[in-house]
Amino acid sequence: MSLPPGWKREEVVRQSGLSAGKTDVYYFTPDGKKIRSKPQLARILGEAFDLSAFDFRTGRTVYSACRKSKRQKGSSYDFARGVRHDASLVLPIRQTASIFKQPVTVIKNRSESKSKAELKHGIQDQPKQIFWEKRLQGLRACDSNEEVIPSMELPKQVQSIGPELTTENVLQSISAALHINTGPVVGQGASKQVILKNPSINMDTQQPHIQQILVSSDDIHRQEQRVQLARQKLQDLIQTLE
Amino acid sequence: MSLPPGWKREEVVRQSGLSAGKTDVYYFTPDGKKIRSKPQLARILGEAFDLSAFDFRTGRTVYSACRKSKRQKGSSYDFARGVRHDASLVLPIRQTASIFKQPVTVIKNRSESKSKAELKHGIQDQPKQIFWEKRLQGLRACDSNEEVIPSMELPKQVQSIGPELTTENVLQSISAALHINTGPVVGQGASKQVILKNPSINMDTQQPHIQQILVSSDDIHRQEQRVQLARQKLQDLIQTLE
DNA sequence: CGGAGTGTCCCG
DNA sequence: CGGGACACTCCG
Repeated sequence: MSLPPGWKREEVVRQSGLSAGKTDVYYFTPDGKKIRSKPQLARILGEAFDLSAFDFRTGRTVYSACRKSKRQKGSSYDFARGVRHDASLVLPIRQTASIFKQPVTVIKNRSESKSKAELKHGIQDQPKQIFWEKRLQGLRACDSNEEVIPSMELPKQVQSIGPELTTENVLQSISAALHINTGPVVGQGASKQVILKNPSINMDTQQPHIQQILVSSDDIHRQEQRVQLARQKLQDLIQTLE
Repeated sequence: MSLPPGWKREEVVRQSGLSAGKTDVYYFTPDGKKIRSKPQLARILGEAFDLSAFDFRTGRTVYSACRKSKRQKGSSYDFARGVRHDASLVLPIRQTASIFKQPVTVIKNRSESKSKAELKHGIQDQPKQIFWEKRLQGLRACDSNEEVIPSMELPKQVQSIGPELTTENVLQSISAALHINTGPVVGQGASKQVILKNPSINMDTQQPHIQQILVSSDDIHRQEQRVQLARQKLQDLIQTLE
């Protein structure tokens, strides 16, 4: 168990009195400020951090194991429960017992050179669950009036790879890849059968859960024409308005 | 999350009163008895079960995340802490977040027939950690006078396979295998190099962490002679005593 | 380290 | 479901 860089955790055993033997836990921020309680920690970290799963005493986060709220006064906690995690802008991460980085077994199935290359460009500090999008199934984005914002449709060529992924899941997968990847986003190289047989090994976790699409020069042409058509319409419209 | 066969878990929401909205959790034993609290559960299961990591409310066990004792009166809990787990007669099990069976990815590396056969005879309800014996390193058995009971020595032919296993580790591994296995205990079939390269795949978890030993008819002969010699000595001794 | 405040547990 | 008996948290 390690803390974010610069932070320290101290455990002090009480030496005497009625509570002898009990321990007090303190944290120290990178600039040396002493933190004595969870509320204090929350005040310092600000709203952006969700500490509901963080156990101040042990220094670890536990997902969905200890329920315990201590939400100031307004007992509206039950209402917001389960939403808070999804509300954060972080991708869902593996649900094991440590907040911090954990070693993961690398299984080599392919030629050595390939797996090394993958490792090199692909280091993420938060390992994703393989089909993390499924955790978002059933949730819809709303605008401020609580109207559900309709989702997009995908061209038929875009074929998903994975266990019953919805259109939204595929979109989530693609947009996350576009957001995170430094390299090109091209979809899965391996065949659907191979991937579904053993996703944890054969899935390329850097790529969205779609089959690679062949883009022909015809496709590019059609798209160019569409763009030109749209521009033309816009121009016409602007002229009519002036 | 599922319960052991025959057990049921029920969650009842309080409908009215000051505590409206709170829930009560009940368990039902296979014979239908209703369990209303953790102490009651402990009384029914008896000493052999270590419930210290079991969260009655959620029905899950969490290892080393929630500390919480509620140990009747004698507050000697701090003293016993950390010992309790090792003291139970259960093999160390994987330290992930559920007491009950979890799906595990099966990686097929060998011919299909072999891995199927392995699965068939090898189903354990508690998956062992691969080198679970290492958790016992540094612990020695004592007699009631707190004298350390000396360990055995192993014949040189018995070669361990694993990361720096002590003689005790090897003995633990062998005796656990003899205790648990229904079939013959023969040691690891794969070569030491192959196993150490990727233990989680190549280790036979049904077998102790030793290389397979070839027992020649010479060995058997020698052993027979040793037994006869011992019997002879015993007979002689008894005759001298009479 | 004490102790008020607050939460949970367990059983009637 | 209420409520006494804890246990833990947080701050002086």
